[in-house]
Amino acid sequence: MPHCHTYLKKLRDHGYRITPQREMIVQIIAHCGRHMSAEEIMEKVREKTTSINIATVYRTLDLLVENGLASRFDLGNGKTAYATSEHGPHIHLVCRHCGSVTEITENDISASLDRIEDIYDFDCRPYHFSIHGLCRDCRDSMTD
Amino acid sequence: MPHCHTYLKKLRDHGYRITPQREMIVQIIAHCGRHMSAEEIMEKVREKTTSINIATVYRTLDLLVENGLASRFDLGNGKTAYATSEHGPHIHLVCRHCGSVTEITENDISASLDRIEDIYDFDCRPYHFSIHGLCRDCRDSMTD
DNA sequence: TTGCTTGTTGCGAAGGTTCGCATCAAAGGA
DNA sequence: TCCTTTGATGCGAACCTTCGCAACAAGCAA
Repeated sequence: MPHCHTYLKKLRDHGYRITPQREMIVQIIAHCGRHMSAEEIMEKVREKTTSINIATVYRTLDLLVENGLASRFDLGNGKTAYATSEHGPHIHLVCRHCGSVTEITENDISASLDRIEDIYDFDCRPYHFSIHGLCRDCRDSMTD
Repeated sequence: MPHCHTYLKKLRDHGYRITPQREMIVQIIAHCGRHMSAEEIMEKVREKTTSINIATVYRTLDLLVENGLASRFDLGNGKTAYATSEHGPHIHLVCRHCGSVTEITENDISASLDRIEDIYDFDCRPYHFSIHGLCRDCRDSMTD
């Protein structure tokens, strides 16, 4: 469920100004159920107005990430994607050899995150991160 | 302790050719006890020869990462750094608000990594990854 | 040692992201 | 409503990284 207003309210509460550009960007990434690149987001905004610039898109996305309203994904090969936090917390296992991505569930790592929150007083949630390593196929195919 | 020969041997064993450029790059990142940017590595190589190009540095670093001989770190603000695997496995807690970085130890997450290796047959080690979240100071200073 | 095959390099261009700065406009107060 | 303050935008330049391609050279076999 998209909550544009919640997002915008949070931004305002944090002292940021609500501009038409920010409204449109938030609307788009909140309604789109998947992750999107900055370029894609700009094109969507362009369908509504010409008054948008790629630098503004990046700046707004940074803002959302900084405030925990969106997450940034490094898709490898130099691409980055963004999604609202509603996309749900998860972890990607990325094979450093073939680039394959496996999504794992919260349960698999929940205990460790609890531990990190306790010991370091660091708020990990909601989280999105990648663990790089070797998938079974690549490990098997390497003589090492 | 640097093991240039071990690294080069591994590359050769994997079917890659050993060129002067690759030798020098491996030597530099193996002997330097910290992480370095591609630009820094190129400057170091330049002290020995002019026959080096930034694209080659990037390609060699990709190769090392792909084969588990080095790790890539996203330092935020668009910078990337590299270090050999000897730099040791670790995890960074990166505050998405102030950018502060806390390094945590293997113990804190070891159990979860074991679990991931068991269930998904995915080789996480040696590992370097970042968990983004909110440090205590930033959490306290946010009204939310 | 010589020649061949094919992976590697350097170069320039292109792609993606960030930055600096002048202009603009959101938000709040008078 | 109008004015003021100051954060946000658009633009162009700069920066970092990747890509395509022609020339080069590592490694192997003879």
